[in-house]
Amino acid sequence: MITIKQIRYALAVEDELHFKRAAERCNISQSALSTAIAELESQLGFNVFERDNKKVLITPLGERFLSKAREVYVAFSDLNGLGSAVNAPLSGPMSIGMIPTIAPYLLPLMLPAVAEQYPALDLKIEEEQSQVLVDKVSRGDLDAAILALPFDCQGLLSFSFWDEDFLLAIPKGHELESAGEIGPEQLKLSRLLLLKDGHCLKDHALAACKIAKGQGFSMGGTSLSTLIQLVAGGMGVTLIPEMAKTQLIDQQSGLNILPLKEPGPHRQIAFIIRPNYPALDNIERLKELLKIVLEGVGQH
Amino acid sequence: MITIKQIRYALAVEDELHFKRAAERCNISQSALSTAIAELESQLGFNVFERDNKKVLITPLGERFLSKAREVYVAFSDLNGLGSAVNAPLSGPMSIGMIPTIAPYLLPLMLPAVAEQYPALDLKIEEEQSQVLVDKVSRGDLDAAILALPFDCQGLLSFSFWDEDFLLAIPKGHELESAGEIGPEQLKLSRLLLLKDGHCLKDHALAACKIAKGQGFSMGGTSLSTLIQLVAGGMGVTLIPEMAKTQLIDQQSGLNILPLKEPGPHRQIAFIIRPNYPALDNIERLKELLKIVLEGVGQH
DNA sequence: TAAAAATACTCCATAGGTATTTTAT
DNA sequence: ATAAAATACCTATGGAGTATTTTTA
Repeated sequence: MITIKQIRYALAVEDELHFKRAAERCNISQSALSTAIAELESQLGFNVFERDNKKVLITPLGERFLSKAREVYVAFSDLNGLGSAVNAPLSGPMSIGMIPTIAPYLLPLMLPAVAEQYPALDLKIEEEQSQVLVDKVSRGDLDAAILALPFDCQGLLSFSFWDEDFLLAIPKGHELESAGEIGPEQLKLSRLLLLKDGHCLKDHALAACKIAKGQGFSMGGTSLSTLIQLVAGGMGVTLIPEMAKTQLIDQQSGLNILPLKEPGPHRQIAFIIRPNYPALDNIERLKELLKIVLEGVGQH
Repeated sequence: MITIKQIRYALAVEDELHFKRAAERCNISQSALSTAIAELESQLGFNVFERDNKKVLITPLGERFLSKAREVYVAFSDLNGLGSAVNAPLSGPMSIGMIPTIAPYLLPLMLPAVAEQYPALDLKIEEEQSQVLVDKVSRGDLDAAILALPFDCQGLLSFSFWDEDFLLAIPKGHELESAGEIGPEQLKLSRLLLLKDGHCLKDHALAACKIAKGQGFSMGGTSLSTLIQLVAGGMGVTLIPEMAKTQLIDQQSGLNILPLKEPGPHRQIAFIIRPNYPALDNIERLKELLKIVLEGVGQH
């Protein structure tokens, strides 16, 4: 019979591909880890790792074992969380991921409100692109994440809690200033600047403008802040989410922010969590809190 | 940190609702079980069971915990099976469920072939209705089951490996004998005898005859053997699966078995397993074996 | 020869057993 | 009074540490 401990150790070795570092991460000695892995392998009847003094590789069977094992381990850990979740709601450590086109605009609204209402909650925020967030939540590296739908969340649950428009950012004096209602047609004819591949905002903007992927509109901006500087410098126009409006205007005065023709482009802001995440209640409350702070500033 | 052992013990208590019996099932003393459960509850911070000297109840929170815990435990056990599965394919214990309208007809074909080809395989067969089989496979009480589709298998995987027609069984001298091609219309006008509720054969037959559920055609037979006696006794007609034909004719000579108008009613015979079941390979081989023995007798 | 994993050995934490007590019907 | 769970106490297994050896690039 293998044990959860052995699984935890094996997963650490998989992550580190190095026994000493894996042992440190597990807070045990290298020797204890070695024997534990050896014992695991003898119980399984096959080698999970192929190792010599220089490298650690994962065997094909090991791969199969580890992927199942990780699922089991994450589900087991969530089960463990159930106790603390019901006993001390909205307290203790909680790690939340956010995409780069949400984090800088949502955090200044969210963090003070959380600090005030849930002082016992020890939030850890990570900024990553949507796909990374989905993986990290699945792996149990994050408790939850906030991203923009539509996005393929695989087996995860998503709860969308906010719907926001995209606005058009153009340099002052740009011809579109006096164009009246601006729709996809006008955007197609403008030089539309977008974030690099991997940022969902790019995909959402393209979809909104009814432009097929891969038409080469991307200018490789890696943040909205940068993008807005390019716009102000007259290199083109871009779409920004509503929540970014005030911050970006403050940052750069050479801009005009215009609404788009209804029904304009939208995105849904949503939480994603594992189906077994124990502290669902925490997510519910955070959702409510976020709705309130967003309503407080938005024009909804 | 709770442990898998604690989970195993808690699940035993849930099943038995009795500490002494649960302890026996786990091969430990009552005292060891009591302390383990107490420790588990203290780690969770809430009581899973409410107990006095006469009864053991499950608390609402306990219910929540146990249902997640069972999922984790089953997945964990399957992970354990991975070792033996890859090292010794088609050997060791394996429990398979079958529905009552398959078991008596498939077993005489299957068991000799399995005994010959896979002598190391220690098969344990259980006969239950489809829904029970789905539950037992999900709970890990069974490795796999063989039933007839369509049926809602919830989260389980199904692999259908055989497609068979239903045949019409009528008493000798019945008016349908000379009716030529027999379709749903004729069946609707006959006195159609069916198995009790819960037998999927009933649902499949009704669907095949395009008769809505709950139209009261059921006569409450609990086995095809019984049903066939009723038919022979002139109480009506019934549909039987092809694989039952020879056995039922041998058993009762006062019958006529007729084909139905094409495209007549069908059912798919399928294996169901948990998504994480480790010995998928075993299932594949059994599927192949079953296809061969069924082809050997059928008119396919 | 040097970096990393495996081994030898010792120790202690804890899971489990036996015997007994408590509890509630 | 009795059946069942909780508790007290003891034992032994095995997980983990330190120190050392083996391995091979």
